[in-house]
Amino acid sequence: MKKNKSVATMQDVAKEAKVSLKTVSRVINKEPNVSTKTIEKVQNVIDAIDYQPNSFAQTLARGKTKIIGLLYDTPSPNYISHIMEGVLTQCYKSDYEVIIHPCRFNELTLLRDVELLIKRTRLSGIITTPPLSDIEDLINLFKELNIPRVLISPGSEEVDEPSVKTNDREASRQMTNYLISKGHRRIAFIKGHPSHLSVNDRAKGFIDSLNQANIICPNELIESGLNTYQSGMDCAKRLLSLKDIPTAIFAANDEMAAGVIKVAYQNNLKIPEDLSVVGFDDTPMTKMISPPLSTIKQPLGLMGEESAKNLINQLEGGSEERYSTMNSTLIIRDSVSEIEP
Amino acid sequence: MKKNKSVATMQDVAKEAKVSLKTVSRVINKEPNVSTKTIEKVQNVIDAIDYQPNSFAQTLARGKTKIIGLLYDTPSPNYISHIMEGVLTQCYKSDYEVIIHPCRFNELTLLRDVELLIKRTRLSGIITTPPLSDIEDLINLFKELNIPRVLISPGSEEVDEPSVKTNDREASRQMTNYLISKGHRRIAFIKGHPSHLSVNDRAKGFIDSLNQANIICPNELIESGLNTYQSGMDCAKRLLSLKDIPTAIFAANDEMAAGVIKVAYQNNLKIPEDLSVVGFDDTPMTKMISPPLSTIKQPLGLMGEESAKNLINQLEGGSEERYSTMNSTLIIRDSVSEIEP
DNA sequence: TTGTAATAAGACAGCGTTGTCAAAATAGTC
DNA sequence: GACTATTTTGACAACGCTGTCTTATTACAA
Repeated sequence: MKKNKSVATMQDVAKEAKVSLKTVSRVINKEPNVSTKTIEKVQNVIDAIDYQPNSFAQTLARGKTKIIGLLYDTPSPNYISHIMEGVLTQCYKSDYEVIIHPCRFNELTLLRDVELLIKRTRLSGIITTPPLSDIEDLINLFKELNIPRVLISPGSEEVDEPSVKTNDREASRQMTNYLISKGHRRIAFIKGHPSHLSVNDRAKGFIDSLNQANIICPNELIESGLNTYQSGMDCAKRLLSLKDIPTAIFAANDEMAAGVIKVAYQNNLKIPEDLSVVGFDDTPMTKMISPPLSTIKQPLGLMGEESAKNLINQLEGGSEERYSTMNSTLIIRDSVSEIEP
Repeated sequence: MKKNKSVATMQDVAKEAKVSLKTVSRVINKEPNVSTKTIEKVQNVIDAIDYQPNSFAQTLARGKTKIIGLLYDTPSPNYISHIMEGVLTQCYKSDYEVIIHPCRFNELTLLRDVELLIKRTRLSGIITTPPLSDIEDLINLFKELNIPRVLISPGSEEVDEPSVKTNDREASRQMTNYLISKGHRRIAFIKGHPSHLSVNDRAKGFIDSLNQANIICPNELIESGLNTYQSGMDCAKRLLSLKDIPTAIFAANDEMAAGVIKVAYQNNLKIPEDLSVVGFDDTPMTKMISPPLSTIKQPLGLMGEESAKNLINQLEGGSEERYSTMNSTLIIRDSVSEIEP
């Protein structure tokens, strides 16, 4: 029985265009040394029969894949879906596939799991999101396997790895400056989860600003949360039971800021009149809570695109800069009031 | 120059185990008719050299892929990331890859775009999320290409396609019953985006309940939104400027419910004392707004798993049921008050 | 034992591309 | 027009696996 083909193959194109397989291959891959006449002839046939190269055969023959892995570990849906969107957009343009892989930060099997993923799917490059970007063992695994990678928002200030960062420290500083400009002097900060290093950079900007303004921040005003709504509430309870409560609270993410607002209301404080609150991330809910929360927005989609661009550039032997920093911006809404200091 | 192999191949295993290529293949694919002794021998070698089959070679030889496409169109980050999580989990177990593909509902190129995706990547099956699950042309394309598929939450009640639905109508009915049981009689409903058919099923459950309780719902109490916060506000403004305002508002999603709450506060109404509000979806923000919103939760992760299970079952020639309905559940928080009717 | 059926293992030809190297066609030079 | 140099094209063997068909081995009965 003759084969019952459903999709066109290179054979079909070659036969139809009366050229060799290799020539079709050349046209498809835009290799040099093909006469324009031939290119046109072949391209016409390709268009006519709607031929699409079989990427599996290509991969097998080439000996390397065009697949990028995006590793993440339970970040907020908002975060991952925007990063993903950016990565997909860029990869689509450059004709790469993306494999999204959820990891479990704490699992002992993380390393083995990732190693298997890489071997099994023959990933040609990897993008990591926090907190994975800070796991040294993981980075070392990549090094051992010699696999190109881009880390999104690694925490450590001087990683020697290709990475895409945001100027969160600076943005934090600006936000704090803003609070100070509104007359606030007694400002509390709620730090994020200790293993989310990048979130902790945000505290540094806060300190920077206070130092610059010669404001001393007593230890009691620095709380440490876990990035969750509940932990924000817990921290707020402690802060609001101080004998001298702060006039403003800066939480390292929006969830915790929402927790602060909740507790403030429970304590019959009005926001922003009695207490100013700001967050970080510009999650969608910040617009919907009352009052709308002033916060800081990372360009998540662009960060995803940039990571993919960076990685593909590495893979294709380009020589562009391997480190990039993108700008987070202040989003001012209604959760801060002006007070006389 | 001899080849500079980095990963083990089936050759290596065969040579080491002193068996033929085919036998190794049999062991890997758990084919019958291999003696336990041989299996063990081969498996030991596989483990020893950490051999992983090359999926591209497999795919090429088999003539079909083990890849599932997940199509979506800008749903909420929360929705897509949970569905995705479920799909990934299931596919990982069954050794399938997933390609996530964002679509643009309105683009003229949607059909061509999807067709190219399918041809290019040789997808063996597809999962769609709303509102894509309702695009007839798209479904027809799948039929033409004869590609197995599962639709998540298609709107039409009797689709003849494999699908995973939720009993949203019933859940809506229960929620409305709940409002009635709390003494509410003048209840408004805000419908969702007209092209999101499944969201509109939610209105039906509302009507069911009212009918059952012999409550007549005047047209003025049925508003039509666009699933967004802003549209929720717009609808609420109209509802709250009626001469006889409702005592409760049921919005077809949480964003719109949040908009209602916002406007209620602007109108100096207390929630739930002066106005009860409920939503749908149990997005994370429902816990963080004030008051915490009563809502309905779909088992998104499970829906994702179920879709993948369903699709893989089709692909592997299983004979399980191709339609499944999963239970959405009421989440009661603090946004509804008891009133005397 | 011998013969037969069932079971286990192997040989080999694809799958649809690309890389290598050789051959053919064209252009350029004197 | 003869001879190179250059550009363009093609033949053919991989790539690493699976499907088909054959052969070898074992089990079982007479």
